[in-house]
Amino acid sequence: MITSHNGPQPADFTDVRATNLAVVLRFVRENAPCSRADIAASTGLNKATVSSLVADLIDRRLLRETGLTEHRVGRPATMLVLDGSPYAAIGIEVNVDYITAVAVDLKGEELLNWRRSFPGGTSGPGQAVVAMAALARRVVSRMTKEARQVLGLTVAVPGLVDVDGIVRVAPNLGWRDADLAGDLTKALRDPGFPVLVDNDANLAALAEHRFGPHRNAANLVYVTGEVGVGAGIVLDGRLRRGGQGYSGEIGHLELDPAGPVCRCGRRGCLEAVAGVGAILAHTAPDASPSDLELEIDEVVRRARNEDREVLGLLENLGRHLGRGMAAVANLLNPEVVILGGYYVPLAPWLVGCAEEEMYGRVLAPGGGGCRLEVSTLGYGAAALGAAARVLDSVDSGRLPAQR
Amino acid sequence: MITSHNGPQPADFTDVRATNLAVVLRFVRENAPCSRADIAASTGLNKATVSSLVADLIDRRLLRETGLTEHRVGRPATMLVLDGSPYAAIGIEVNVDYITAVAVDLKGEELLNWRRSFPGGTSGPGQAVVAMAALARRVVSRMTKEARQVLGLTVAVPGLVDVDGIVRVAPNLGWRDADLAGDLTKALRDPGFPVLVDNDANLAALAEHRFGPHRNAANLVYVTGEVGVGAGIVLDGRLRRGGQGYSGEIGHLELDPAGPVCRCGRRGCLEAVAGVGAILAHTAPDASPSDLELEIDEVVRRARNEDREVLGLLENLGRHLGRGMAAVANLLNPEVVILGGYYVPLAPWLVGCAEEEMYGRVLAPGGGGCRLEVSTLGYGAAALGAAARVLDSVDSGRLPAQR
DNA sequence: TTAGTTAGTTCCATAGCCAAACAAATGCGG
DNA sequence: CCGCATTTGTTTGGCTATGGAACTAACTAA
Repeated sequence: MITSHNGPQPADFTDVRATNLAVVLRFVRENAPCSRADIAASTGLNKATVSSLVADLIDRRLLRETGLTEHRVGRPATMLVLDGSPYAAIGIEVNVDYITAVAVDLKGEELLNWRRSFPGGTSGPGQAVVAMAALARRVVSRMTKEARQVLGLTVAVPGLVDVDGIVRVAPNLGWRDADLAGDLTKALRDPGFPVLVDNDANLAALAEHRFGPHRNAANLVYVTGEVGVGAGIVLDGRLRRGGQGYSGEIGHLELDPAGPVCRCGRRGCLEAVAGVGAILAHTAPDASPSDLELEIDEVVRRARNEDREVLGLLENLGRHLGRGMAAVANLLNPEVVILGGYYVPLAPWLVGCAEEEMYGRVLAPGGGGCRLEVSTLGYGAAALGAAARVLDSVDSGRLPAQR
Repeated sequence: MITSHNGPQPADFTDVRATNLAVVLRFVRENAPCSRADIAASTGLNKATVSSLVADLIDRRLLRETGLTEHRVGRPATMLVLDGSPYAAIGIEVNVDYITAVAVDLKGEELLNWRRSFPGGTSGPGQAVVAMAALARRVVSRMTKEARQVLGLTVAVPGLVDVDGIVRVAPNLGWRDADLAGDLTKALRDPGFPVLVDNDANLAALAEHRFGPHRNAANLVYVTGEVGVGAGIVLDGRLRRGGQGYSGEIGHLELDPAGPVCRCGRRGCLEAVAGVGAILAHTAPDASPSDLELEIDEVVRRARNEDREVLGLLENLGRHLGRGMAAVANLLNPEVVILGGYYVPLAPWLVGCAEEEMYGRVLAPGGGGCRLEVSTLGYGAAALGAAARVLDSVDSGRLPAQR
């Protein structure tokens, strides 16, 4: 059945066309190279219809014909692949001390990945907007030079972003109520493509859903392991943002009213007992936020050397994390919970005990089929997801205009 | 945009038609009585299209023309209303000691509501199936006598029900791995309508989403307050069941590792500190499950008389409940969390402190717009939701065949 | 060379939407 | 009482896009 996913909106032929174009596009992405006949056979669309759809997609340069198959009985098939070359999607991740920009083509191939250090945390998003606009302009001009059309730009922000793209609170950046999308659009002066803003965990979840090894899971939760802990929730194949866009705020899930004090003032929050800060508070109490990566490296080194203290801390963290993930698994029953951020390098010492705690607490038989996995996308997951969000709108049928 | 909600399924004209029929049907339900012109103006569909759709729906006896409007400039409009009369949807709720069956028409008007006490908890679902089949047959024959076609039957079960409708675990009933839907279909011998099974909290959430005062909220969570505590989750307008159908298992959310022992063996589960059992353990430690309602009445009486002990217990329960709901609100950011079951009579003494705790813990500004409300649908919410589930499939375009 | 097989296109019928013209039924102003 | 404006709902024609069937294309195998 076809269902408009938000409310009852009437459908007409353009919707049918858009849906079917999206079906073909997705099929080719997931099964390239493939022939028109393959598409028809697998999707159930008529051969004639597929031909028409493919012609349309080739016209828009979203697909490309490659060689023929040979050495088979029957007429050789002309194979189709995604044509990455004429388009690009841009994702930008803002953080306390740096900005990352990535550009990907339709396949998700990374075209560039630029990081720029950035003295943030000063006074509202003004400087960040200037810096992002400058970086974005350079990315756009590079893409233009490569004869690519930019389909859109999305910014990943570590904080609460509402459904309209307003950054309500970004504690680490010190922002409140910032209309980042609007400001950035203005700074780019009629960029000719949509500029969106979303939460970093949401976008990382999107990246996993699109590019990760669990991309066929319709239900997954991505958990960021930074100083703060947040989650992005994909259910039934789509990001679920909640009523106002604030879903996934898992960091202050209260695990233990007698636990250590959290920066939010309460005790025993997930963030306080299972955020990476819980370890660094012991191993490097005076580290500045910008040294985080180095400090984590140090923790990994000590864990490798079987440093008792660090191993104990990690096990403790893993157990708390597992308890938090049990709450997620019980409430949402996703196929997989993916640990990201600094949990990735620490995973060898975390996942075992976290899983143990989690499975011990999940009520559903067999843990509800929920696995605990480690992200393979690395630190750039949010930026990649930001770009993926642009591709998502293409995927759902909003194709770029014909050439 | 049209989006197939699970995976990329191709669309054709029948899908457009089904979508638009559903749009008109929903519009009339929510705006009856209304004219064809109203529908066209509000939905954006063409007048001609609306006429055709309405004719189709009248043919299928889902709509009916009532009188004309008068005393207005212009041609009087023929008003349309849902034609409840020729159809019925049946919902059945199984519980430890009784079975409830309700039948509703398309409008959700209750046609009958039968409760039958039932000595459950014996040995698997065999007896229950016999009892349900007997009850269902009586309901069906009554509906047939009223010249109604039964569109479907859904059973609400307090337990884990997987996506295929298999009851995996129903602790209070003592069932495991029961193919209730299959058994009941067999017992009814080719009933001519679909028989489905789902979790009671899920179905109650559906009832709230369709009939409750917050029916326009696209994101809501329903929490059952029985001995066990479970949740049904509606996000972006649809029930979200998770990967295997086990979402909403909130009862063993661990609120306090030092709390009282839960029947699951761990400590401080939501169910143990905020289930109604947490009160009855003090006020009526020897009560049998079947006396639950009476015992709760007694608690209400004592609370009304400002019994110190009971008021203290209720406040304590409310605070714990608020902490649990904070977790839900932070993770999902619904517009509303609806308390059901025995929380309803206890609400006057619970909601205040629960809200206080919840809002103190929700990170999003303004609590993310998440309110804590009390169900108005009463104990029959699950059965009503079971019937609503049948109506949902009509709503999403699977209309009954033409007469 | 011929038969068999698979790929993709062309042609036509059909479904169902929209726009516009039209018919129907009313109130209102002169 | 009569035209006129107003609103409703139907009819007609045009358009888009799907599906089915026939057809062309290009290859392998014997």
